[in-house]
Amino acid sequence: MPDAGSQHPDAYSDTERQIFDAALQEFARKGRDGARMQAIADAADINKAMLHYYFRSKERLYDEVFAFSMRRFMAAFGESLGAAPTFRETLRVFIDGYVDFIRDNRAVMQLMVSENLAGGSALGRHLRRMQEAEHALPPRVLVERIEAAVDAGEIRPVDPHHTVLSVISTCLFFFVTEPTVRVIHPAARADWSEFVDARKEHLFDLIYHGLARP
Amino acid sequence: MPDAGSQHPDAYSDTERQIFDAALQEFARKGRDGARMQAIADAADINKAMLHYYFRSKERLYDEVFAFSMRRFMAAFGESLGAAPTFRETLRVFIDGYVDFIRDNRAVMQLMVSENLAGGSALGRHLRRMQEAEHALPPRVLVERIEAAVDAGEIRPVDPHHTVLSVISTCLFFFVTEPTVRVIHPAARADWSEFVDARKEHLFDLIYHGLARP
DNA sequence: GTCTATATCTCGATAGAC
DNA sequence: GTCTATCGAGATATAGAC
Repeated sequence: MPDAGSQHPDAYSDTERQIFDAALQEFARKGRDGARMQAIADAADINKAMLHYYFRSKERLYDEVFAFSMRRFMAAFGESLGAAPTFRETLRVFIDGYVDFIRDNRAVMQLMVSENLAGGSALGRHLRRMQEAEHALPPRVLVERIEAAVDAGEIRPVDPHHTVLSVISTCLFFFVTEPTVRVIHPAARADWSEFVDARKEHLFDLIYHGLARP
Repeated sequence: MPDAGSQHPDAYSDTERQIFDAALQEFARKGRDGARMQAIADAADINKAMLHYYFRSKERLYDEVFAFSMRRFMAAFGESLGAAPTFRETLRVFIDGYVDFIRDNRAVMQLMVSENLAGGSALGRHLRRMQEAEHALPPRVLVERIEAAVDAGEIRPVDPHHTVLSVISTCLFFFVTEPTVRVIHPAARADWSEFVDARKEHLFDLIYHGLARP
């Protein structure tokens, strides 16, 4: 049984879930300090007093939202990795799954980015705790798949750590800068969801050819 | 001669420059609303009254910092594109120049990202104004180089817009998430600047192979 | 659990002496 | 131009009736 300080929102009441969702959006957009409790209360359709009744303080609310979002974000990484026979298939499945997760949970990723902009002190604490508990972070699994593919001669000899970082970059960055992409890219403005699907195809094509043996 | 509302910080006094630099760092880290005038004053080594003496209000200060940063950010894109004879060289020079610019101006990029997280209303306004004034944004130039390389048969037939977005993603994202990268990636923690150089090599290798004809 | 009213504090901004 | 002191708005947080 998890301790009280790190419960999954599944254990929340309806009201708590409403607050949590509203807080996630607000913190993701405005950051830890820029977020306003009034804005969260409005979005959750309750008043400010109720916020404090359920979550005591802004700091506790942020900690709760951040800790859960971080676990979700890391878990999604592992969940996007299926058990495909070839590396080609592994890459395909990972890009599809990971991009889909971000499309459905954009605020979670925004919150991670926001923490990085602010210096990542809370982030570093959580990451190190996860490293100690599990001896490695989820990206490690993709690193190992790449190493295996290199050893098997399926792809060129590339640095697996740099490669994983590049895959993550291309899967996430266009969500981070969605407002800019919408202005610059006509197709994105016309139909975002269709654009995301097209992007999955492009990313797989670009990265697979980037790794494949000539 | 530029109008008074959009001057380059080169026209600033020493004090104004100190304030500008401090404000850029603070806005980049905490965002428009999360930033604190007191923190900016402290970093600029002056008191709050002087801030308002020079920049009237937080809003005006932000507008000044944002408008200048955006122009710089866009200009860097064009400046990173040399006049190399082959696409291979073009890509090499661009990645080097663009990554170097971000390494030296991380806060500028952070501010752009921060605006995107917040919804990008100021960003959209500026982008559209630039589009109207020059009929196209700087990324357009790289798009054209890719189109030309495709037509010349130098690279595979790829979507140039998606490709440019992927190049930008890989060049910027690891700076955005620098605190995370430093925790996860041992080489980055040991020597960041060396890591950045290694990353330039990796990116060129990955993307060039991703585009090259088999 | 929910709401109104209010306490307390922080922040942006200004007044006014120098 | 620079600084101290302070105002007033707006933010977090709480008290207390229901």
